[in-house]
Amino acid sequence: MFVKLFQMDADITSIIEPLNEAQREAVTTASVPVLVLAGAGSGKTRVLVHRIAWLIQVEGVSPLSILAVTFTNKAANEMRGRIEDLLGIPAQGMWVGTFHGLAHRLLRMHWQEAKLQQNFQILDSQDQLALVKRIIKGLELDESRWPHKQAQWFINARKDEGVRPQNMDDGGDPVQRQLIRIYSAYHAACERGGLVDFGELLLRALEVLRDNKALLAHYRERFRHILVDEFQDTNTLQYSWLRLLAGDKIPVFAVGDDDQSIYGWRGAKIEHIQRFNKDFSETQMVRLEQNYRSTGTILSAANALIANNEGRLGKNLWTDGQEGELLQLYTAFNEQDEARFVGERVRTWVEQGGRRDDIAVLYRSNAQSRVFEENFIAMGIPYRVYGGLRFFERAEIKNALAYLRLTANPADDASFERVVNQPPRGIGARTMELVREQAQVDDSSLQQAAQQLLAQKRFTARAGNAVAGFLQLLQKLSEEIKSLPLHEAVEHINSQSGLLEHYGKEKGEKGQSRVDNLHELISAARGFHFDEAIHGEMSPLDAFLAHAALEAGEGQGEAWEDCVQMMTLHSAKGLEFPLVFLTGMEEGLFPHQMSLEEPGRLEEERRLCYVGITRARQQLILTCAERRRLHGTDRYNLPSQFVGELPNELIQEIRPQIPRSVGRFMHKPQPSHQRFAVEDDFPLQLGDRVAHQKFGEGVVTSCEGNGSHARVEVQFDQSGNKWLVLAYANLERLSA
DNA sequence: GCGACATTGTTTTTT
DNA sequence: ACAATGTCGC
Repeated sequence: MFVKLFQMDADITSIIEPLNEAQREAVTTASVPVLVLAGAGSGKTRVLVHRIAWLIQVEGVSPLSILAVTFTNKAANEMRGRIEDLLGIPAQGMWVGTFHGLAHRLLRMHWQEAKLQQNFQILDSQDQLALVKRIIKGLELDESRWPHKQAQWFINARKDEGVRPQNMDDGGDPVQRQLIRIYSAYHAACERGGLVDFGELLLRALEVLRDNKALLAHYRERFRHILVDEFQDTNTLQYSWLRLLAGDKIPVFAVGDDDQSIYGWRGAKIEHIQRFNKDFSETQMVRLEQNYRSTGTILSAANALIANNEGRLGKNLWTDGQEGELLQLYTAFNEQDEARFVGERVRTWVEQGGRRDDIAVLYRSNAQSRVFEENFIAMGIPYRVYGGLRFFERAEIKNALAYLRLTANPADDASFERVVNQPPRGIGARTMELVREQAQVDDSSLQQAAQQLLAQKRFTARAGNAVAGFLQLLQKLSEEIKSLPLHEAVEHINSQSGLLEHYGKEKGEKGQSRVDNLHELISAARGFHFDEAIHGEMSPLDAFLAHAALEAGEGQGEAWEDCVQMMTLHSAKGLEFPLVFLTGMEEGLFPHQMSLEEPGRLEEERRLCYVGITRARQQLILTCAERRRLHGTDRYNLPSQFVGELPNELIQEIRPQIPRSVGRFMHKPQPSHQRFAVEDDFPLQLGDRVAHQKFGEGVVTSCEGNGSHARVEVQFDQSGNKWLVLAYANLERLSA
């Protein structure tokens, strides 16, 4: 007894000691729902990990009855690793994973209850888009009137709301009616092909628990504690799933930061944080406000900026560390100059003994990276760009996987379409049209339809041969790889499908890198670990295919060289760097034009800026350009209103030495502590609606010059984009 | 079926 | 500007 108590004490110490007061409070609360408002850099992952350790080692909770959910695989892996480090044992049997990963696991275990095919395959968003496109074609809708992207967005939004096509009403709206038709046909195609998209994983997982009382009871019995990371990012479906699973007995431990909610545009609802206290009873709220990352100056700037948002739960970051250096602001002439400035600062940093991978160059949109890249290359500065195409999303990889999927599930029409003529084997549009038609008539898979047509000799001789060849190939492949270990199966597919040979013939570096990637796929298969706990009774092949869809892999290979890190603000969330460049701080770019139009969006942009600022540990440098070439035309942007919202005394301005260029800017009304005096009183503002005698109505999208040289760019509703000289154009202003 | 031209769309990204 | 599609003629 004594020994046991002593041991327990030791465990408690290691769990509790490294924590501050607030963290400790969160980690040790009794089993009630807890909402931890964790500011940037306040040790949120640490709190989650220590909470789990606390539950297991102090409260004696079995690891088997803990469910921990994150959004990204990276976060899930990190959490798992840190739990194992802290506990010193493998986190066996613990359900730690992403919403999608856990939903997938649930559906594989209960595919019958979920009314799925046992060998269902996962569609990633690319696959989904391709399928939607085909559905629209199949319904003989005009593709220009029914953009596939919009239809995809519609379908995903409905799934997020948990709405099925059969429960929808068009309310007499013809547009709605067609969209429902598309959704409906898409859904039917998925059902027949055994295909499940990302939204479907979540929705099915919700439905299967909701509609099976016994199953729900089982899981409520099993999971006694649920922990959620990045709670502000949950969408409606994810939140409903959590609530359903938690019922009113199981305490949810949610960690999030309303100020870092930056995914509203893809369905995340910040309101879930606010609803937490209403939806769960006897909740406890803990704020983590002590920041262990940034200097006092950086935190003051962040606090001042985010104070401009309304309806916050409220939080003020503080540190007991150094005040640190001032923020710096460089107003460049143009984007070239901006890149040059950043390059020089990188050089200085390195000369002073700093590491390049301690530096991040952040920007609002990916297109901005190019100028920086070109400049870094010219200056001989190694860099790494995050984001972009990921390994399992590459065309050659998806093609090889499609062959594999067809051997696993012959009904997978999405994969059939993908590789039927890849490499080219003489099966063209005409032939496929016939096959699709037949499939529709028979309500069968494309492969079956092709078989059918072949048997009935309904192809022309040439097409028939080609189709027969393809079907035989598929047949042969699925038989041959049955007995092979996974990586040999991949190797076999690569060579026998003709893909390898095909890409080998492709000229230039592109072909070579595709061949390399196909070889890399074999290594990925060899390195893939089948985990019985996760994959259950799936075949290794199915498990690998699911893994490929759910974990798209890295964008670029591992960088061994010490290089500058470049990424969008969105992908920087969760990371930290001693030196951060926040670039392109211009109105229209950041906040982005698209977000300026709807009111709620601006606050999200501000949160994005807040995220950017709080990435910096020691020094933060802001840059903007007076003139920027975007989509082929020069724009004269004002500095971002967010720069104006930062306290003057925290900023040191570094101005170009040469006199300013001729362009004068337009302005929007800015907060009172606006730091940029705008002297002219231009009669029009960005966003104004105007009418022109010849061109009709439009919106002012940019302005330059002043007096008699003043020009505005107007995006006309009918007549496109035009630059007009105000003195002659005789524009009529319609609204502010 | 393939290469040459035209058209289009350009915020953010995970799963 | 520019890349990534889509269309058209051979």
